[in-house]
Amino acid sequence: MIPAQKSGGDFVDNVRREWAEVFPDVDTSPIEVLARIARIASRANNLLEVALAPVGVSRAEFDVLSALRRADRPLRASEVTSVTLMSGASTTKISERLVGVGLLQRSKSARDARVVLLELTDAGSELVDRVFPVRLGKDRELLGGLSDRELETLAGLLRRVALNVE
Amino acid sequence: MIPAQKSGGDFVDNVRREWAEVFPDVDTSPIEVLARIARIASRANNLLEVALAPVGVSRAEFDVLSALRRADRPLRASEVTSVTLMSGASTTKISERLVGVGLLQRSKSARDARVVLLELTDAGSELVDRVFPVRLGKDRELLGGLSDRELETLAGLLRRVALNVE
DNA sequence: TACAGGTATTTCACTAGTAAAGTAATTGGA
DNA sequence: TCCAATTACTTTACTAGTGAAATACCTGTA
Repeated sequence: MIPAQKSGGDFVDNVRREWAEVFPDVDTSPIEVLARIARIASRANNLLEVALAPVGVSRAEFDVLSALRRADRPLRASEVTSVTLMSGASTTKISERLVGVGLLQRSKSARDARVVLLELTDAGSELVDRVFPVRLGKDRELLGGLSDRELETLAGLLRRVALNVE
Repeated sequence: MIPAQKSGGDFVDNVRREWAEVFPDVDTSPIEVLARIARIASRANNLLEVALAPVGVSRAEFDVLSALRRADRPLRASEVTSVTLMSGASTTKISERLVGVGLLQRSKSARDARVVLLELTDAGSELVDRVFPVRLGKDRELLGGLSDRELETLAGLLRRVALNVE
């Protein structure tokens, strides 16, 4: 049986408490930040996947569509790869499916025949326009309870960590 | 609303700037937090996987070993499943491999023959004791540049978001 | 005691994602 | 002008992780 959770604490508080008993001399404070980030990211991904299921696209596919929508111009396959942080192989596979369901068009660049250009169809563009606000709404729910001031602080600190990892 | 930075910005600042041009009226500030969390989590996972490669265990396997080490007692397979946030199927598969490489022991509960108890071997315990501090060190690097005060603030805000998603 | 219904884990069949090899096109010297 | 090296993408072969079905066991009720 898992020891009862101390009230007001989250999963990570339990983890740290357990480590503190096993290794009293080790400072486990980085876990306080990074384990929570891992946990929140994983849960947010789940929720997004669930929200997208009825729309008929996966999270990864939606990422590709979003990248193209906000770029507002055709992107090279390699540009999509770099903004989505996926492998090139994934970009190929995903865009194949999106072409198949009519959300995406592929074409060869005229300048350089090695280059594949990806571009939303009208249906793809409309899908993002419809779903993006929904996604933002869900995101807002996850952040519920934090004031604007707190969100700004949080975003600023995360930016600095993000710059560290990039 | 959080202003996007012109210079010194991270990936997410670019994303928000692009969205602002396509949808000037939509408040995309939640992205500021959640996209960074996704990005940092993904990168931290990568780095951990790389750090663990020479040790011979995957990130998921190390999570299982860590859960057992800090619990400091045998855990049911289902307990491991719940603290690692993996599926039961994964717990089975991972513990099979860990038994194979001598880091883990499996046994049937005497009280309830349906229950499988997982317990570290001495080698498993030693592996965690050796690798855990290394992992913490890497985590600390990711958080480099933030003061103790800032880390505390960050952790506190993340705790509140974490409580929201659990 | 018998057994219906519940619980814990494993097995199975499948999907997502990847690294590395393969293909095709371009480029920068000699 | 060649053509070796490089670049952009695709294909292949593989792994990790999963949901759902299957298996084995337990428990409460009559």
